[in-house]
Amino acid sequence: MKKPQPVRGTHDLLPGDARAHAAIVATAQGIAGRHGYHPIATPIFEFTDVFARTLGETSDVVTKEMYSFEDKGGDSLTLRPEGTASIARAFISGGLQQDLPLRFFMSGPMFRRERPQKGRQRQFHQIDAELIGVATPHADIEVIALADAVLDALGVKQDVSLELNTLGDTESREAYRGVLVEYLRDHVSELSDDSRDRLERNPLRVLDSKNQQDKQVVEGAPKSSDYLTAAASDFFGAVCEGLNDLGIAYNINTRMVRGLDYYCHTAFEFVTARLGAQGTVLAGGRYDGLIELMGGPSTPGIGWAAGIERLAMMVAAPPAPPRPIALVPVGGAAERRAMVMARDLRAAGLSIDIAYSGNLSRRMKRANKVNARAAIVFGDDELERGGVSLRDLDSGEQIEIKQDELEHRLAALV
RNA sequence: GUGGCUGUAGCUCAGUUGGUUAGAGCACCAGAUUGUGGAUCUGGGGGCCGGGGGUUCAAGUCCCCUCAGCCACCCCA
Repeated sequence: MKKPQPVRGTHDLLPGDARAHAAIVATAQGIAGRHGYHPIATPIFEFTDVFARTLGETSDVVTKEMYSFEDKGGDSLTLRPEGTASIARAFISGGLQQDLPLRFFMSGPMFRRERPQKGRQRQFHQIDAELIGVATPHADIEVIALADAVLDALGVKQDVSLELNTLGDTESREAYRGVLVEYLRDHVSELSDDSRDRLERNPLRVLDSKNQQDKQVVEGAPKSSDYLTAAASDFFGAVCEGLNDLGIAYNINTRMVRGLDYYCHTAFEFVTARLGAQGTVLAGGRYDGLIELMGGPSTPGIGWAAGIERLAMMVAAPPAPPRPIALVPVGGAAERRAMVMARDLRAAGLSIDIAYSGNLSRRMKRANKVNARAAIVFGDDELERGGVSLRDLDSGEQIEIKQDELEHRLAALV
């Protein structure tokens, strides 16, 4: 029979990877908790509208990357491609507007049907933080500071840099978009095919094209910062000052734009050079219009998401599993006794490994293989005396102790 | 979706201009050691050479298709 394969772009988290992922989530959740961001979990699929209407009808995510299907009841459902729209929907569905401001932490799988590469799978995992209900720059500063703290706690801060930009308010965006499109149309013959397409669908995207020709055109393009309203400009200034106060370094990158329609004002990305073309490790921004767009009360929001697979590739070493204590019974009576002993020691908080087969030598080898801290060896001799042999597997020292001393002795070892 | 590179044991890889029964290291299993692990030695199990088709007396090797991974683009976390 042919070896079964996972679906393209998906992969199993085998124990080493699973541990690394869990550790990243646990670290992030701990930091988020200190900032007042507490867990929320939304369904993995939603009505297609939740994403189609909010991410932008022309965005790549909506037009070609969503896993959408018709439910047996006739509804169009979609596996979530990102978390923010789901959380906004949950906020509205749950009638949470009276509890503002709200801070949420979420983690879980997301789905986008892209061509797989390293750091880019069709099912991938994100951690996500959202702050809903704070309209002032405090929110932007807090959310970025949280991101910074999480990356620091994961030990990857020295490998990333923060790119910062403002998309302005609606008025600023409309004004800038107008002059940009006008400029680009004048230079359309110099643009790449991709950018001509972008010009129709999402003109701001031309700004961060990697094509050399496009870059030259962009050099001479009008700058978004010149078209900000006074209010939008002041808002961004306050965000920058707040980051300065916290000593968080950033580069203002006026060519950085967002792929999803609902963003406004502050946009930010933590990027790295260590992951090839998938340089974005954590990204987010403000989405003041999103909740109203979805039919909820006009409510500001800001948040970010980070790819766990990408973080995992940067985190130095996955944490080692705890070292167990190995039980090594000799003989049938001892084997039966081992099950009871294991339950009691586990109940006392110890990690216990038992090999169910093999002679003493084999079981000792297994103890070594699972990196046990110590082995408890016992057969008829010891049991008659009410004792066990306790062998320190690091030093090789072995002593016989009373069974009722075990818990105490082992606690001192691990 | 576009272009390119690569698929040989669980892992990392050899495999000559096409030529007997496809190899190594590590890992795994067992024995040397029937109450003592790591080291050593000995032996063993493991491969539709990614899959399918073609050329040939003969294909791991050449050609085509396909699947998957990787790299870049696109896009994005």
